[in-house]
Amino acid sequence: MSRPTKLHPDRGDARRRLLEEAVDVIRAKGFAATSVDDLCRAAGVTKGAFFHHFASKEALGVAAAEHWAETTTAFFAAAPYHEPADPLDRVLAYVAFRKAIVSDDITDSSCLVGTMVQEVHQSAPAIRDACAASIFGHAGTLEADIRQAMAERGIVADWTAESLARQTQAVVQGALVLAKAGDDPVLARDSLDHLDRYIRLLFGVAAPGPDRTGEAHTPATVAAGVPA
Amino acid sequence: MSRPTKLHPDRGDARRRLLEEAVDVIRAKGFAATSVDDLCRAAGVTKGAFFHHFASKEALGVAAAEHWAETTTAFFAAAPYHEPADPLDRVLAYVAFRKAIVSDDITDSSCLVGTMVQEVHQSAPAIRDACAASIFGHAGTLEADIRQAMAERGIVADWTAESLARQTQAVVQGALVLAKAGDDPVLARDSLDHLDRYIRLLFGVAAPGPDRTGEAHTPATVAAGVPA
DNA sequence: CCCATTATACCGACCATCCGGTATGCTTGC
DNA sequence: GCAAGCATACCGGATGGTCGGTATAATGGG
Repeated sequence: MSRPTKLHPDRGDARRRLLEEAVDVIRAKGFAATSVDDLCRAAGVTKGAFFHHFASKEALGVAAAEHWAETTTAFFAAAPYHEPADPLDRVLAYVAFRKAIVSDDITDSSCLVGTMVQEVHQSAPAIRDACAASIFGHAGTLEADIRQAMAERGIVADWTAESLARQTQAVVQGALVLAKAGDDPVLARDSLDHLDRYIRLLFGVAAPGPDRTGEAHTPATVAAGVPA
Repeated sequence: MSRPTKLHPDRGDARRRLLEEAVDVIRAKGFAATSVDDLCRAAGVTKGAFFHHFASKEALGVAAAEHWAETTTAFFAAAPYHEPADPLDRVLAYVAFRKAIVSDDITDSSCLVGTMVQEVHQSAPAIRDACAASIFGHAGTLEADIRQAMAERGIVADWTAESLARQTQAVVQGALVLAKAGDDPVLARDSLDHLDRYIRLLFGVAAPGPDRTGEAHTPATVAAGVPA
C-alpha cells in the first residue's frame, strides 16, 4: 500500500517522509509516547525502512531535530519580516510574524524541539543538543538586527543582543506551554504582545495606535507609551 | 523490602510516597517515559499498591499535578517575597525569588506541570486540565499585587493584571525550556532578569544599580520612564 | 466485652499486548 | 552483479493493567 513504485519515482524518500511525519506525530504525542510503529504507519513505510535509515529511535529524534532546524531556517529566511529598512522594525516584525503564525490548533504551531527537549534533556543528551542547536541557532538569526538596532539608537544597556535574542525564544516557548495548558492560542498571542511591548520599551518606541491608521510606527515615535 | 511495617506505623502513606516520587521521576524522564514500575520502585511499593490508589497511570498523572499544585501553593505562600509593603516590590521580589530558586541542576528546579502539559496536552485532557489549574492558579496569586501596584501608581495600560501575571508564568516556563536545552541554569536566570526589567519598565521604576547607583541605566529607561 | 462483618491497604504472580530492535531476503538502478 | 532501498517475519523484554489473596483496623450488634 502506498508503495506503487514501479520505476524510479517515490523511491528513496522514505527517510524524508519519516522525518516529515515525525514532526507532526511527535508534536502531537510527545517523543516517548511516539512509537516507531506510529511513525512507520504515518509515513506509510515498514519497520525495515525505518531501521535502514535510522540506527535507533533516538537517532530518529536527533535527525528530526536537525530536519526541524533546516525547515524552520528556510521558512523564517523566506518570511517577510526581513523587509523593513530599520533593524528594530525587523525585530518587531519578527515578533508580529511569530504572533501571526500561531494557528487555532496549537499543536500545528508548536515547536518540535521545544517539546522534545523538555522530555529528553536528561535521558538523551544527543537529542537535547540537536534541539539546543535549533533553538539557539534560530535565536542567533535575530542577533544581528538587535545589535544593529542598539548601535543605531545608541543603546548602552546591561543586556546584550544575544541575551535579548534568547529572551524572544524563551517567551515563544513559554507562550506555547501556556497555550497548550489553557488549550487556547490566544494565550500565546498575549505573551507575544508582552514581548513586543518589552522590546519597544527597551528601545523607547511607542506602539502604533490600534485604531488610528496612517502614520506607521516611525522608528522614533515619541517616548514610551504607558500613560500615567 | 523497605516495608518493615509490622504494626500501624508507616502504613497508609504509599499514595503519598508515590506522588512525591512521581514529581522527581517525571520531571527527570517525562511522563510517558516513566513506567508504573519506575514509580513503584522509587516509592518502594508494589504494583498492587499503585493500582489500589490510582485507577490508571493517567489518574496518577492527574493526582501528581494536583499534588504539585498543593505543595507549590504552600511553598510560595510561605516564601519571603510577600514581605515588602509596596505591592510592586512584592511582584519584583517574586521574580527575584524565582530566580533565586533556580538550582544548578535544572531538573530540580523544573516545573512538573509545565513539563507534563507539553507531552499530554492533546492525548490526556484530564492531565492537561490539572496542569492548567496549577499554572493559572499560581498566576492568580500574583494578580492582586499587580492590580494593586497598577492602582497605586495610576497605571492605565493596554495590558491587564491578569495578562501580566500570566506573562510571568510564560517567561518562567520558557526560561526552563532554554535552560534544559542549553543545559545551563544561567539561561533561566537571564530570562528572569529580562522579566524583572520588563516589569520595571512597565511601572517606570529603575533597577537598583549593582555598581553605579542613582542614574537610570539605559537611555530607553529614561525615555520609557513614566513618572520617576 | 466479644465476636462477626466489612472496609482499607497492600502484596505479588500473572497476562495480553506493545515496543525497540534484528535477521534475512527481495527488487531495482547503475 | 552489487549496493541501496525496502519488505516481512520474528524476538525478548518491558509495559499497563488484572486478580486472588492477606493482614490490619474500624464497626456494630447481642
